[in-house]
Amino acid sequence: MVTNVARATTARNPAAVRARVLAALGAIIERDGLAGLGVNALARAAGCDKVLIYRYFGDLDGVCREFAESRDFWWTVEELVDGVDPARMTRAQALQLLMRRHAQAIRRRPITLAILAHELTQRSTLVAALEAVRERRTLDLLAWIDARFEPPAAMDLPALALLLGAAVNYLAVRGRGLAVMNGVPIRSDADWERILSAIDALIAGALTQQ
Amino acid sequence: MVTNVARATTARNPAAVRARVLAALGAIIERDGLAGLGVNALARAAGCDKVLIYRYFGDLDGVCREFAESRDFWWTVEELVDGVDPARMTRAQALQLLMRRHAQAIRRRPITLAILAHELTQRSTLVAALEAVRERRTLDLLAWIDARFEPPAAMDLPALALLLGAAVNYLAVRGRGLAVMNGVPIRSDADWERILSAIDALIAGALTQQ
DNA sequence: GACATTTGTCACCATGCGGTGACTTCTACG
DNA sequence: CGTAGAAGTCACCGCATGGTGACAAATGTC
Repeated sequence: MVTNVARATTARNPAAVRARVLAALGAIIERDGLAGLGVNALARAAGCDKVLIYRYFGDLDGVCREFAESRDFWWTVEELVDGVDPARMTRAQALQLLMRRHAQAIRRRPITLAILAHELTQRSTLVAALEAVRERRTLDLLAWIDARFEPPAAMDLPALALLLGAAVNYLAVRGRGLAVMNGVPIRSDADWERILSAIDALIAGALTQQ
Repeated sequence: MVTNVARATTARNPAAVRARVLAALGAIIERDGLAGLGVNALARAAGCDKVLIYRYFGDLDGVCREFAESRDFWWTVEELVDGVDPARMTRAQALQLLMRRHAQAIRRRPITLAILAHELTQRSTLVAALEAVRERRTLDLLAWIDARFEPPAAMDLPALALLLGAAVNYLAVRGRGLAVMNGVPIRSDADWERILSAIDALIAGALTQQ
């Protein structure tokens, strides 16, 4: 009975394998998106046999569930409202700052952008996870604002937040693959300064008029 | 030499096969999007053998190219500006009407919505075709406005159009699979009336202030 | 009517996928 | 030690895909 010479000392370490699988999942999503994700590709990227994925996570969905719990796909209310002072800012100023922070927060999360793009096409575990946390945090944020800034403006505030949030999401996702849209550049930070200035003007116009 | 009894009279008609393939492509995109599109599924939906697709169109891409030429994925400037009268409308009123028509035009084109969703994820022949016609028409429209409405406002007009267009695209695509976003319903025509009213307010605020 | 061309059908190939069983090797515990 | 069970490896299955070759039947042309 000969021992297999070619077999390297296989650094037997289940925790490390689990960690490598989760890390590989993030890398694949960041590089290729959620479209072509599969067990074979994941195992290949993690440098382990796919049977280990089934043993440790049960399923590709299990990997995604655990991955979702280990990452923060969305901003928290505290993260966003840090330094927002109702005593020294108007409602419009607060909204402008929050919108800037929202854009910053999602633009620097490539995996979140990939999931945002994917959720327009198909449903999945990661999409559901992102949707849940986003909807909850957004409503929390709106409640935070309502509790601190007194007069409900004439403007339909939820609709305003929806529109601007939708625009920011769309442009952030789109900026990954397209540099110019409607003749306006949308990729670099300088491009975004122009976009955010336009948002500032929109907010100011909407909340001061009437 | 026996004749094949099971062989039905195979209504030999290449033009009809071509037409059925193109129609089936539209049906598949409308139902399942662009993600899982393939030659096998297309041939199955068209009720013909896939070898005919290769013979008549050379390629799946060939089908897409011909499909793109046979449909109008985007509004035309004439379609959008019909009845817009610079003598009797302010710039803000014109923009509000155009925005409404834009939303209406893309919301009633399910294939356009599917391509819009897909272009955030991957590039393809149909995505490129849509991008080309959209970018051209949008710039034409902006030029049309600039030529007819005199004073350039203080507002960054291209950025305004970009933001509102992005928001409408995003919400139109999203409304297919999600009924409520940020607590605001986004699916029915009544829901959209609320959204469009908010857009009206944004445009009015942005163009009348200062 | 004879023949070449086109139309349609069926068979096949290589490849990749998700998923599972069987086996060897290592480690922890008695 | 010795042994049970976990960790890791390899081979395989069924299935679907994109793509092609071979052949039968219908059609147009001389």
